[in-house]
Amino acid sequence: MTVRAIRGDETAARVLDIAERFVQVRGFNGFSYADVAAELGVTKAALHYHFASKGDLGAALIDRYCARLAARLAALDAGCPAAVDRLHGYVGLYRGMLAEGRLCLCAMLAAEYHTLPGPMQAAVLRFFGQNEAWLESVLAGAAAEGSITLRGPARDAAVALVAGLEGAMLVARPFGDLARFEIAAASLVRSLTGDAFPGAALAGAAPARTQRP
Amino acid sequence: MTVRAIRGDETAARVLDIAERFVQVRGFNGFSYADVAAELGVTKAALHYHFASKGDLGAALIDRYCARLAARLAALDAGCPAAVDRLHGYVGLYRGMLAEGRLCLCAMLAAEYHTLPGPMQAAVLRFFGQNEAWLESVLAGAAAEGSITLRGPARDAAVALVAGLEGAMLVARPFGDLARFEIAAASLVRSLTGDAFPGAALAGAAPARTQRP
DNA sequence: GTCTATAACGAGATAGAC
DNA sequence: GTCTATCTCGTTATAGAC
Repeated sequence: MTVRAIRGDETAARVLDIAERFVQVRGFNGFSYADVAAELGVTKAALHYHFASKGDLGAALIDRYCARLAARLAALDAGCPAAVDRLHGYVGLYRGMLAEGRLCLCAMLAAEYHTLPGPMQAAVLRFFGQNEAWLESVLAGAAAEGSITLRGPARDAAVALVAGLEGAMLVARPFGDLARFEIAAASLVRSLTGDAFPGAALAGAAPARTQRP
Repeated sequence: MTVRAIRGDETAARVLDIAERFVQVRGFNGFSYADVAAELGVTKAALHYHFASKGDLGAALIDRYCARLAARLAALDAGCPAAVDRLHGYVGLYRGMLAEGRLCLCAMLAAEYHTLPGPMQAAVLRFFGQNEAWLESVLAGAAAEGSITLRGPARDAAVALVAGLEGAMLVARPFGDLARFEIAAASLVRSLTGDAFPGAALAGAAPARTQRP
């Protein structure tokens, strides 16, 4: 459980890249050091140099994942003047992962939560808190600008949206069907914006919004 | 991979009970025959008699889970005259599992999907189809009786609801906080019924509906 | 920083006695 | 139907050479 990692090391970063994909696709209990070593072309022992235990590797995985999320949320803050566009950009983050056949790292770890070492469990909870805190302020901002309608506390809407998006990925992925995600995500966003269903003949045309992963 | 199980066997049923809880709490890759054998007080070899391989055990687990679901949905059909009450009853099925610290069996297996043997994968997909088909007709019925408003196809609303509820359980469980589930579930149902947020001072008082696990 | 070698253990699964 | 005994393999992890 020694922490020898996280430093200006390029090999460690490649280990994290590979392990991250394994966790998002197969789960933390669904891959081994041998899998990572084979793909990286090194031995298992070499991996143990960078991450003494699998728990250390997992914790580093979550830390990096949270840091990357923070950067992406900051990019949305900087690039989207309207709060509602930040909201759509946020949905796009999830869509992009699913398009690669990946679950959200922490959604996977949430499923396996009770088998994880303590430090990983704590980090998973922090991840969701980080998401909800950011979303809460975005939703409050969107409500203030009049682009969405909140029927309760912004925090509650944030909690519901995170849960809904994670669930949409979870269920859509086995079907290999991105459209399933879109249906659920559109429904979630629509419950805030009140937009008509895309293509439905119920209300006026909704403004087409661009959104990329 | 021989199928020697599923018969009027009481031991097999106890094996399934124990294994089911392990899967819902720790995941299919998070427990072993040894775990089940220890809790049942038998040897691993005895388990292999009832379920030749772990994949056989897993497939039997899903089959029984789907059968039990069908019975519960039928009970809702029989016990709830109003479609909207069947909807609330359905939400209660999820709440009850989470209250026991369990994830939906097939939500867990959806996360681990890419590590599962083929027969289990197919069974997982059937489970979600079964849920969505039942919900679709309930939602269509509720729309017809005027207790909910659909902004698109009933099938889409069903897909979104299943995904949302599974996600609500997934995220709420690590926090050990049933209230997190309630927040997300209430938001999902509210997006159909249009009810005001409970206790919010935004619209007229919403009718208090009783809902039990 | 990466290697070989191996320890120490647990996994899923099988054979054959009772 | 359940047992003992065993097999084989994969797992995490460590020791020590290079």
